[in-house]
Amino acid sequence: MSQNVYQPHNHSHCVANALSQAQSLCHDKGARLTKVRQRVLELIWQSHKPVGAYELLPALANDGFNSAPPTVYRALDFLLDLGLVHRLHSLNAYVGCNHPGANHPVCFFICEHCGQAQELPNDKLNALTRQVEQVLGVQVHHQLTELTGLCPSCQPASGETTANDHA
Amino acid sequence: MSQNVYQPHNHSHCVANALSQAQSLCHDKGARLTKVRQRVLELIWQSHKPVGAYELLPALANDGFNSAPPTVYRALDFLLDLGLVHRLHSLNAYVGCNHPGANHPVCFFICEHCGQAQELPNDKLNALTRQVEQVLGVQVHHQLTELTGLCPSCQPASGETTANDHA
DNA sequence: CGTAATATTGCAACATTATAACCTAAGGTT
DNA sequence: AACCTTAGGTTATAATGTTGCAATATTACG
Ligand SMILES: [Zn+2]
Ligand SMILES: [Zn+2]
Ligand SMILES: [Zn+2]
Ligand SMILES: [Zn+2]
Repeated sequence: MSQNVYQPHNHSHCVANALSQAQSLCHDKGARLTKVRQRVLELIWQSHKPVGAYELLPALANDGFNSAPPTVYRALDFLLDLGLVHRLHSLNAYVGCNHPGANHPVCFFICEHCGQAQELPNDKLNALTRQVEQVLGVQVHHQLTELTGLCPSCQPASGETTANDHA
Repeated sequence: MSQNVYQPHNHSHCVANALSQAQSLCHDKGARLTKVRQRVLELIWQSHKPVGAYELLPALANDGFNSAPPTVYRALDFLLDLGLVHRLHSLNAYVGCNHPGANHPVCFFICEHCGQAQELPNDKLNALTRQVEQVLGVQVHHQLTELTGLCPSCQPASGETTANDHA
């Protein structure tokens, strides 16, 4: 469940799993996973690198869909509402959620070299939120945590091997 | 030191303190706090509500400065580099830092009703970062944490008094 | 089925936020 | 003064996101 996108893995499983979860979630909530919406979700899941809204337009046009900004933004809003994707504010980009359904607090790590983003369930995050609520006497409704740095594969290696060569 | 912007306070102290710290910091680093830069800093510190770059332009024009986007963005870049202001990504807006100088990790709480933002030193934040580094084997270089919700004054009151009436 | 209500999409224009490029002005150094 | 470096003025443009309305598809209901 707690996968690590920086390690070699069968990414087609990620995609298949995401689509499957999206379909059942939409069915449960009576939401319609239309062709445009499903295609946008697929495009976002092509990698773990967050993708900008305008990057999706050419691909949609190529698939015969309309390719004006509102098309993709509406699809993104739909997917965001259902928690199927997240928006990374530090990048203005969108990435698939690997455990959709819950309106869960989100913590992302983003590699500043390869660009891949990993979502983490993090118990420290809830501790942080509770602390802020206590110290300030506030009610926290939403939260946004994005950490940036170098993933294992992109750190200057102690040895000389390139970490992904044998993948 | 650990002030709370949601409580009544003498805000002119905030402004005076910010300007004083900015001047000494610039002196120490050999940076020039020019008139435009200082004015932008003052404008940002007019309240604890983060301000958008384009909101600053009319005020600058009113003061006889040039008021084209590059002017304000250059000033903001300068202030950001020195750590005198922070950028809130969830708002695309800028707010003064109450303890500039260090390249410190930042945690903000933003009231979604009154818009005021409070910067918090938070020990849980470092714990979170260390945990992420350990779990993923990554190196964290930057971090971004923004919590949104209701501040004490903006929460639906149990009583009926408006919290700021007597301020 | 036929029709009305609702949800989705196509389309055009526009709004907001940020940057690039190029030149001039100001401040510091010798 | 001559020179160099930094800062600011100006114009244009890029990148990201929204609004409004008409057209179409889907669902709900008699
Ligand atoms: Zn994958
Ligand atoms: Zn990487
Ligand atoms: Zn204040
Ligand atoms: Zn408030």
